[in-house]
Amino acid sequence: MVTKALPKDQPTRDRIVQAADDLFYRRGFEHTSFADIAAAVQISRGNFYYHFRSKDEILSAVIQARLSEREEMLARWDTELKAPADRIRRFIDILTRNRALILQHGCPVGTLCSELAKLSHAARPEADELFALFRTWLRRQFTLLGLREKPDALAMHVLARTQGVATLANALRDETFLQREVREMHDWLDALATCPMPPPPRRKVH
Amino acid sequence: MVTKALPKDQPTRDRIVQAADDLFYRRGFEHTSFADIAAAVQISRGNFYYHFRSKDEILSAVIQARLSEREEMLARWDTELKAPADRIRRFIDILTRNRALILQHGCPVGTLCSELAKLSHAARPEADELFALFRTWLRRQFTLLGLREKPDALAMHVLARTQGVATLANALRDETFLQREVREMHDWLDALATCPMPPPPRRKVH
DNA sequence: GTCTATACCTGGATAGAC
DNA sequence: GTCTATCCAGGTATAGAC
Repeated sequence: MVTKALPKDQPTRDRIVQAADDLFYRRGFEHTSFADIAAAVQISRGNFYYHFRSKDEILSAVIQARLSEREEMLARWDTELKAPADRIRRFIDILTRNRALILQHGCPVGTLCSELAKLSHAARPEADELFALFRTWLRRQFTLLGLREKPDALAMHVLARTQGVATLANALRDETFLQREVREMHDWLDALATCPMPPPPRRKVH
Repeated sequence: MVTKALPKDQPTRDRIVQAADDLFYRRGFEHTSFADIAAAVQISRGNFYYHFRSKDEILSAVIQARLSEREEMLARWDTELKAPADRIRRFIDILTRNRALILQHGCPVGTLCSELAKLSHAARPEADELFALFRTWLRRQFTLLGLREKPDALAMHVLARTQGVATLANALRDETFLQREVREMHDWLDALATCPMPPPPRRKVH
């Protein structure tokens, strides 16, 4: 979710993964060719196969890199922020912090998962772990908040709303909308955290 | 959003558009080749170019077809359902009605717009009209509901939530989640329609 | 209107020199 | 570790017969 530099004094393998990560995000996996990555890393196309056996192997490495990057981020938040409500707020604020990229390219997690689903790609389950990672972390925060009855539903709700905002903000390139929705999610969370009771009466199913 | 048959007694051009529509949805635009469409329509690859000058032209035709199909659907709802709240409910229920397809392939509108954004494809603005169509229609319903202050924000909110649910339900193939979120959107709408007042106090920005 | 044949290109992947 | 040269599959698009 962060724009990266490409320091030349890094192992070539890592530079390939970084460049691929960035290009897969901006142009999509399938639409990115070896020629594109090679140009970004400034190596020859043939050189790839010293580091990876196939394009799919690069994809795998990219997903793993994204996973560990997100894990570190969440761990950092856990130490920096003590109140679970603050941590959830920080999660929601990803939308604001990365709004420039999101407006241009959408959510890196959501768009990758959608693309791999259409491609029926073998790495799909790996990519879905990115969602699972956030889901588990959010669930823990809601549990800590005292909402023990349905922390998972709340986690999924937050994931879905942020996904929707990212998709729509990207399609319509509407930053105002993005900011407004972030505010509303904050309000929603405030109401939830202030009064840790199960929200308004649920209609019966049918 | 509806699975279509491929009646042989239809003009070939229309059959191409239908088959392409379906394949673009299930596999994505870029990942679908002429060979795939040709197999579905049972014509030869060369024959395409009698009906369309390029793949992009097929895409354009597919988007136009989707646009008019959705327009008709909304017009139908307008005559069938008199209460604007019922119309909005029907919109939300697209998720339930098409859940099988959505779980497998996501939202046809959202996934197409995301893909075209990554491809920097010329047809992107055309595809975005699909969102604009729903947005305008929803805005009108919210206005009719008596929520004249921010009908557009509400329309966008509904669009975003349905998008998010579709994306996440697709990634995690979670039908229970989809159904639960639909129920919560119904509850949300009920609260809104019952008390047509601007919702709870908004926090100040900063 | 539909077909076959084919041109042309791009993209992933391999071989082997340095 | 990196390069050049090359192969091959698959994709879009064209030409021209039927």
